[in-house]
Amino acid sequence: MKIYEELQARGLIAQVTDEKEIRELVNNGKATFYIGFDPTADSLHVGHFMALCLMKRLQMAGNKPVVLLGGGTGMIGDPSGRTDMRTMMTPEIIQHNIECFKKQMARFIDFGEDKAIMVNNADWLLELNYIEMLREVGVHFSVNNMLRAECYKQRLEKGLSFFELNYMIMQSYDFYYLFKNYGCNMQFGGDDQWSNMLGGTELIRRKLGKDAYAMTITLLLNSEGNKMGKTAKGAVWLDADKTSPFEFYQYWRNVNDADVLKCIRMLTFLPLEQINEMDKWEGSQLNDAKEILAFELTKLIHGEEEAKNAQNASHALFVSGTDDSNMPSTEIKEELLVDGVINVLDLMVECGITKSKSEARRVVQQGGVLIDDVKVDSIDQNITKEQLKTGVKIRKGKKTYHKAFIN
RNA sequence: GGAGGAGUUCCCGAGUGGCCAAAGGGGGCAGACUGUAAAUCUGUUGGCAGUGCCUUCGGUGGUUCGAAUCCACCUUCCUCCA
Repeated sequence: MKIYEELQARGLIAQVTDEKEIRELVNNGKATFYIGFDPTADSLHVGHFMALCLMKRLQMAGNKPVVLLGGGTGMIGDPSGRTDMRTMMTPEIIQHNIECFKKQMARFIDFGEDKAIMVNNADWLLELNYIEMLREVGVHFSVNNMLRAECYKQRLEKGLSFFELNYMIMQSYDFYYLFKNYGCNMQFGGDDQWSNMLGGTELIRRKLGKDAYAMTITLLLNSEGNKMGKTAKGAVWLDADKTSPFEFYQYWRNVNDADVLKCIRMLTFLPLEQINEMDKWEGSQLNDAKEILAFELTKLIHGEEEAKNAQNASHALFVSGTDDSNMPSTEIKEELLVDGVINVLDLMVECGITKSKSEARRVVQQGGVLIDDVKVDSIDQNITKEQLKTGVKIRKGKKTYHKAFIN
């Protein structure tokens, strides 16, 4: 099975401009393709990860990836599929985010000798001359067409500024620029990028009379139709400081039954034969599939050792309930103790398990807090210094564990 | 530039002088049931204390014994006209 067929089998391909040509180029390692990453935060997240995986797969098949960092487009912000305008970022933040992206990407993509290129569109976008740009590029865009794009639909109801409308033109210009200067003949991206990408192929055709191709990656949606990789607290980050390997592991460990196999197929590098076997699993057996998913992904992002740690911690907590070596922990300062003790509620707030004492009180009253596996039945309960010296295991609900200790 | 409408708690959204820490829904959290899943049911969802206080309805002032609610100015957004 060749790479294009494999991508298809994994369900990664959403839309393509010319299937025959793309298959031909990709399968024979003749593609130089780019994917753009706008520096919207100081860490990559799961959505980026999919794109990076795709890059890696294609790179392994002999194609040449171009990573495009959006130092210029980030100054605008892509309005596609959004209900509100993004907050404008200062150039300093953009630069900082780019640096963070670079570090994380180097883990996945081999940038060695002519194997991959990294560019920043700030290098050409920032020095564009407005009038020249309008005359050279602007003439080729029909506002009527742009507004018809599906991705602007929501924005046409709530308002879309001229500023943001230009994003599509910038992205199209990027493709044109890379085509001309780097021989980049293909662009990949999330499915929400489809219109922007078509803008690029169209521009290349009009200006140079040549064909370039675009392909989008299926958005990773759960069975309810929501984007995956988001929690109530925000995105699931790849940066260990923003989402710890344990949290990352747990996120995937807890995906819906209906979504496990899809995730394994789309996100992991496990061979398809093995995945097809797992497809037959049902009921509680899916729990094993979830473990595999969680382990494989944690391994890809944080390395094998961290993945093992996360898995051990998870087993310890949910299966045997003994080992607490990888539990998040907080050191309690001795000044916080009054008469050698600290109140449970204060302790929980101190550890960040709850946001306020009121919240802590509620959870305790609802019977959701255990200290060293013993249910706390009074909000007046105190923890002694002696207990803290050996370390206290606090459990809130089923999934939040925390260790508090004193030195 | 002109005319109208809107801004409420994490989100959506009710509330047009006291009964408002503010309906309802979503989401979150906890409990039951389970497989660390889903669905379902129950409780809870500003803060600090414990039956009272403090802060909150875009912002700043004002009217009033009392303001999310009335008035003035400012601000942001939306719709229509140019």
